[in-house]
Amino acid sequence: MTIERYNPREAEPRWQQAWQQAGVFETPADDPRAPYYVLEMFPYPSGRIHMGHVRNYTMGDVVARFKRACGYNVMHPMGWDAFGLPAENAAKERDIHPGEWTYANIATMKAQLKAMGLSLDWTREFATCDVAYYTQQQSLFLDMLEDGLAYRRQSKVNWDPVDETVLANEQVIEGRGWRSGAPVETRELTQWFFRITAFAAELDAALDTLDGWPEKVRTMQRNWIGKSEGLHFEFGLVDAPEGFERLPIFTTRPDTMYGASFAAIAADHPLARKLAETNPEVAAFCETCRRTGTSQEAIDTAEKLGFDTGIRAAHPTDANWHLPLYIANFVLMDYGTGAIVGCPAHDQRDLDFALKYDLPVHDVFVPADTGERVSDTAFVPPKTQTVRYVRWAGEETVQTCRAAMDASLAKFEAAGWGRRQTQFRLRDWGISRQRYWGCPIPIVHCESCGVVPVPKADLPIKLPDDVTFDRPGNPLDHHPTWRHVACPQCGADARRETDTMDTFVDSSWYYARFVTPHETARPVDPQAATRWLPVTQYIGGIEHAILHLLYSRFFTRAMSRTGHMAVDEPFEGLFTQGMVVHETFSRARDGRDEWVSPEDVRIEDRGGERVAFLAETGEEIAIGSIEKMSKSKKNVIDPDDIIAGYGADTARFFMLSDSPPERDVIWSEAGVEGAHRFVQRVWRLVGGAAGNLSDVAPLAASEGDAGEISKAAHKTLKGVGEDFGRLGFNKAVARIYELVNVLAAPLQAVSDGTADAAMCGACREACEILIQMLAPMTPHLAETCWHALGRSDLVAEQPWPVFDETLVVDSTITLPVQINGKKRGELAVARGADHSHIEEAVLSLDVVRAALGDKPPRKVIVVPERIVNVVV
RNA sequence: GCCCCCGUGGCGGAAUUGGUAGACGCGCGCGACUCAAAAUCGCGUUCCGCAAGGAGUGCCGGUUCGACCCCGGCCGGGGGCACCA
Repeated sequence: MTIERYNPREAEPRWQQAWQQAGVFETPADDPRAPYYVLEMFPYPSGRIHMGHVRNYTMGDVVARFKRACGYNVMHPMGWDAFGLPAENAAKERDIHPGEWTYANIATMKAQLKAMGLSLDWTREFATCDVAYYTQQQSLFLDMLEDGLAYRRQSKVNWDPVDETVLANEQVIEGRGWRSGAPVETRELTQWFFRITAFAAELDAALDTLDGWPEKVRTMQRNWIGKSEGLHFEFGLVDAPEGFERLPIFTTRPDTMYGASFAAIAADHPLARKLAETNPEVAAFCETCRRTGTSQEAIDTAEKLGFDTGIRAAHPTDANWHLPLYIANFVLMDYGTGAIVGCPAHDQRDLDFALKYDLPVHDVFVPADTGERVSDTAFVPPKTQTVRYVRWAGEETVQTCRAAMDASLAKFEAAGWGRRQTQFRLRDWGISRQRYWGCPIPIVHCESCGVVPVPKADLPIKLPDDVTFDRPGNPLDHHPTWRHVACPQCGADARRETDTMDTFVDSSWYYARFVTPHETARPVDPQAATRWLPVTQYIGGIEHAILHLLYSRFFTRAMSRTGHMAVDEPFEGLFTQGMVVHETFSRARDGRDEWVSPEDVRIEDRGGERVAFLAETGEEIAIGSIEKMSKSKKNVIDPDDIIAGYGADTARFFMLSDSPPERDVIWSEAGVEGAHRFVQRVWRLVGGAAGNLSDVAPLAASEGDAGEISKAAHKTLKGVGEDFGRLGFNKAVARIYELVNVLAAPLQAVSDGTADAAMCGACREACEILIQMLAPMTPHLAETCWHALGRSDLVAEQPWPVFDETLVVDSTITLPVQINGKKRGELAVARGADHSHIEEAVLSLDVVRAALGDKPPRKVIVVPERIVNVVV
């Protein structure tokens, strides 16, 4: 019997409509089943979806469909992270309003997502630029302000003096503005901050409870929060200006205090500012430091520079021991007290500085074995390693740094030279942005009343639509009327805050809003939010490991503290998926390399080597490195082309095959074709046999050929269920391939009418299992096959099948036999055979006898149901 | 510069987390079907070697009966670094 090819173009829209009509993916509020909240990081509406989105949303969809089948009340919403810089860039470049551009992109991308057949509850959709959403965000801001979690202070920004604009770090290229090319300056502005440091200790400690997160993400967050125990002390300053006689310092290495050779303060330290007032040289130096920019990377990689203030710092242990006091460009005002003590022997940065300024290097400890002294590489062993302390708070001793740090702290405290202190590296979160396309900060500045919060009754503060981008700077600032407003307190003329919020604020609570997306009276319904949160499984890119996830953890706490819900953590399970990358192609053009889109490239095989040609002209071009898909390198594959050509199921299946989901995946046309062949193969086999199976009752067999089929099906079912639970999609795919290989011949026999009743029953059951396992990954194909088997209901509504325990265990197992750790033979034994029986059988094997000769074995290691190793 | 991760055949990857390295897929080779091609099906495919056998998980060293897996040191690639999202 021949069968028509599976036609996804016809089948996919049909099933998508069927699901929608049945409302299978909508989450009822009053459902008694256990809730399961699956969420993928919502996209920025950049224009079109890319393969990274396809991968991310396919993974989430498999989880959602699988958990739904497992009996959970699944919530799987989608929305748009819609504020941000690109919309303003589009406005400038193409004279289109940011809102218009954004909503047009959303429409396009929504249609693309719909074509993927995702099991999303679209009734919950919103965009963060919707007035309804940012109104509630303004309300949250006011609550946080009232609670002391929002405040204003001075802080630095990158300033482009030519464009007269604040620049984002990514807009600063090698110290210059990306458009103007002018050297970037830093400016101090009064800006709004969220007091995330109020939760520093809690955010750190609670990491231990996040069992459902990858260890690497927890480690990154722990390092970012940077909790450290150390010594707080003060230097007495000699020849310092009045009021600066004491200099507070925090050091994490009290054990190295006797190796100090200088002290240094940040260019923004109050003392440095004081000195700059009267000393032009100091002022000039501080200005140089500020030009480095605001990014940590720029500060760390800049040449270490210092300026000797002439002031001397008296060591706390000995008032006569004076250290020079420098202003240094690598000291940060934001961390600790903005001042450090330098110990060159045991810190590379301090050593570089000491060598540059000819300062002494005192070894505090030396390697316990060699006793080697420091020359041009600082000696920084792990704190758990034992070393010989030669110059510290006690006798010469061999001990770990950890022990010496504890002992030093105790000694300093006892002597009254300082005290123990816990310090965090985490800084407060600056949220002010001098931009138009963001959530307005609901504040009014009044001459007489000062900073006045907008009363909640006056919300929302809407963005004005009539803005222009032909002038530099923030359009809200030079809008003719928007900023002028009466003071909510005294009624006098006042002006609005024109800064908008960092877009990270928008994405810090959207997961909570999805629970009750249409609430108008408040950000979230506290009871519903508390019931649905935390998100059961959150899926997104590893690039968000620190900022987005940490800000969300802070927001959950802030919202709980201000009474919006009672939730500790936003995301119970976290999965970070890898990127979709593609090879790049380029050709030389006018002496420069020009990127070529893969669509214009033809690949040929030349003696086993891949060679690329420009399809149109036949010109040979270069195959470049494999990189993250980006428009600038033209290595982008449009998902629409794949879906139009092969169907959504093929695209989905390919995204789940082969590469482990946490790792990057390389896009290749060959891989897509492989996935598509599989889709067709399943249809050919199941669809072909369906006619002879539609009247057969599914029945597992335990004996004979039919038994082999049922065993394979149930073993696969067990494995795939475990794989889906762990998001191990590539392994599930491999298992299903194996099962299909096993089913191929029997299904052909059913098709040919040569299969007996037992075989037909087993095949019918195996097909149903196969279809249900495929359903989360290739849902349209699954429905088509299901229907062909004579079922009139939807796979999407079927409960997950249960495997039969007796079919998944084998009665005999094959043990590999090693001699000295190398596999030399095999031994078939009954499951549960006892140790001595196995040992006896192994020793009588020919290979073992030959290896032993006439000597007895030194040792025989039997690992039950695993392996046997004979040591000779 | 700092923090985190990754490295296995021609390619994507698997290995029950210290127990048979290379499952499954792609590619390639051979064969079947076909007038022919496509599609499909079957067999083979880590490397060296005719073979017996030997080598082998980025490199060097260590622990162990046994190491892709644990430890130390290097090399290469990626992510993040607080205003890209």
